[in-house]
Amino acid sequence: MRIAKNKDISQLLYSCYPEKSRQPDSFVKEHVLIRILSGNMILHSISATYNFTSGDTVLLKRNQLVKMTRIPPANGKYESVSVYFDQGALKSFAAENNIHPQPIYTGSPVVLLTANTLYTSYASSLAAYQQGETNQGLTGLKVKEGLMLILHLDQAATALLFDFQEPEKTDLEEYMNTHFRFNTGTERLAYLTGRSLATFKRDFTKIFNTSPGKWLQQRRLKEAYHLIREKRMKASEVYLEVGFEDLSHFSFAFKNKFGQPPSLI
DNA sequence: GGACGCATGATCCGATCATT
DNA sequence: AATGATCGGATCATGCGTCC
Repeated sequence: MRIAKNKDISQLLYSCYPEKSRQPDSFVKEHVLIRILSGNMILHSISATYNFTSGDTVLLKRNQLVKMTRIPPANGKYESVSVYFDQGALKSFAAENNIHPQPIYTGSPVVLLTANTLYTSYASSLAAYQQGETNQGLTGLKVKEGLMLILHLDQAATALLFDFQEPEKTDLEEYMNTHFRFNTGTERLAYLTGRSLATFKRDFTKIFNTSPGKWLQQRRLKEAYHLIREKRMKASEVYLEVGFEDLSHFSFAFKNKFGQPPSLI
């Protein structure tokens, strides 16, 4: 059960998962600071897999695809608080504090912030918000406070936070081959590779000689076949891994392509 | 847990037109 | 010529239920 205690496009979010939860692939739309209060979070990003634990404070760069698994502690719940730094808030913060827009950020899109009691008390002040009413002014202040803290304790993150560039036209072949495991729509893929939907499709056909949807399914099934055949994984372990969301559909598609259900490979 | 079938809403495809 | 927007029909993914 996900509990979001904010209206509209919340900037602050309290999350609580009583059971192990493998979220369908999520798209990090805005930079987000996540503080884990209890439990563990396994995060698969394009560059690495992380296992964050209670007390970790993490900064995720926007415009990346990730897979998240939240694991509650024994006899407990997974809990975390998140602060979203949207572009508008960042731009006005930059203007107020005389921070110049940064060049294109090339560092890691996942940053573990330093362990510091200031983050700890900040996080507990956020957690308190799950109880009460939210208020636009207070929320705004909390967002600014978070930014101030990061600038104070993790200066290097400035380059990540204040890079306002939109995705550039990237190498489509490389991008697809590294991102096909993330289940996300073509429109988003187009955006992330710096293209309109129409140009994305055209470029795609030029490179892969097939349509995005067909290619993605074939590529995912191929990967699934590999994992099942070589690593002896089960269908239930594989389908989310390779970008399917539904086991029954995965089995169907698999059998359709290979003639045999996953269990018989 | 795993496989399969089915209904239905979501998404994709490819053609076409508009814009630069 | 390259790019972007839009559309209806086609296809697909998903969420169920059922069975083993």
